Amino acid sequence: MRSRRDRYHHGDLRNALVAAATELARAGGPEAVVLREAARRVGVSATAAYRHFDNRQDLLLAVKLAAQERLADAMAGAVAAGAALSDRGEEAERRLLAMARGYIGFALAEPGLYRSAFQHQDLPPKEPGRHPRARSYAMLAEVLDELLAAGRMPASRRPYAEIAAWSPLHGLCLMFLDGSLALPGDEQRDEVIERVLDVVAAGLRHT
Amino acid sequence: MRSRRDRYHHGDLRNALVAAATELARAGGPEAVVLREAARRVGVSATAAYRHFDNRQDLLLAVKLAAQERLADAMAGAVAAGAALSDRGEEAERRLLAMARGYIGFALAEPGLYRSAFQHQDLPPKEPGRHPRARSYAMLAEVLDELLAAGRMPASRRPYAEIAAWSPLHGLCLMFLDGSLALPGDEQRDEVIERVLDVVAAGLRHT
DNA sequence: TGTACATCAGTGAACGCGCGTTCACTGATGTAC
DNA sequence: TGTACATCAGTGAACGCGCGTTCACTGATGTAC
Repeated sequence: MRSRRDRYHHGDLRNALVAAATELARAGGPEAVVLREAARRVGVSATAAYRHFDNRQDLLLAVKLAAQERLADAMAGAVAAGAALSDRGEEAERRLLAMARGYIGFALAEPGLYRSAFQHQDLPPKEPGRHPRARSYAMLAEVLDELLAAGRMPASRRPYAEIAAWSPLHGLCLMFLDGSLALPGDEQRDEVIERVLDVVAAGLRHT
Repeated sequence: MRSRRDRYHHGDLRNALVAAATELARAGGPEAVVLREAARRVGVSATAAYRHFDNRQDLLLAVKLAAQERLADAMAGAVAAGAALSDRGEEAERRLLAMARGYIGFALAEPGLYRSAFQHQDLPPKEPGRHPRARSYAMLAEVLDELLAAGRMPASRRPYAEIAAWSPLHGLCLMFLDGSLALPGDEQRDEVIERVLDVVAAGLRHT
């Protein structure tokens, strides 16, 4: 591994650049992703990056996707951290809440990555396989299907329920991050989170 | 008015710069706000801007506040556009929905301004009077109080209900704008909006 | 197994860019007397 | 009513900045024969 790095041909430069750029995003958000700096950190000339990315925007897209992966990991991790419940409906609700908490926790713990994951892109997505949030979206869809199957959600609520359930979390996190919500103290913040989750859960349950 | 502009002393340069910068934001989002360009458009040297703003960030803050004002206008306009209902509870619900639709409509019609209104700011807000979203927040608070008073919302839902009601709209709009939601066609988009509003309304109503 | 050569993946110097910001300045304004 | 002068609100030239990106190039690799 060490010997590979020392060689003229890096061997895994694309991934190394994405990792370095992602670290920049982690520290300072998407604006902080500087192609030259990423190359510098990998110990490679800036030009070398152009072997693997069309331009800075393209690198930023890779960072976006990496950040989305980490977000999905946080959600999956939160689900896995709790014990499964025997009742099907209760288990579905537990998982939904765990995902939500994992999501919010990630946003608050890694604001730079979170903002990068939802960073505005002018370009239309070219490759369908790269579609944003595919994994976390699928996780959410599955749990909503379970909720429906267990009779904890009316069928009329199912269409676009992913988006209805997701939007409040996303909006809340961004309001925390952009300073729109000036909340002093953690316990007040936690209380807000609880209120928002309550409303979402009730909204999905009732018609 | 014309004569004032021609004079060496502009007379209202601060507002003129904010207007020009806001137009830039309207066209291209907050990133497109360029201090020199705003000065150029007003017909003044770039240096003159420093009489009225500490730096670019300060100008951007003014744009943010201006965008928030326009958003509040859109919400108020949507409320005023409909006829008041005689029943107190129904009227409160009508207003809540009108505000929500005004909000979403603004975000979709003016994405550049909308993004500017919620643009990430590193600086802590210095002047309390400048606090973000004060006006629209107050509008929302009033209508939620009405809902509670009319018995359309349980008291347990009232705390932080502004945030719970707002977050879904905010999240939804940003997902539309950042391309996370690839929705072909307007009618599909409208359907998503309806689903989200349904869930919010049900969530506020039930416990 | 050895060699020729196309291809791949890097280098390093250079450029233009347009920005934000500073500087020393000057023209206009309004107030004191 | 007129003048002196402090203050306010502009000017225009200049700078540094660090970036993204291009260019002509060279060293390493792997495949054909």
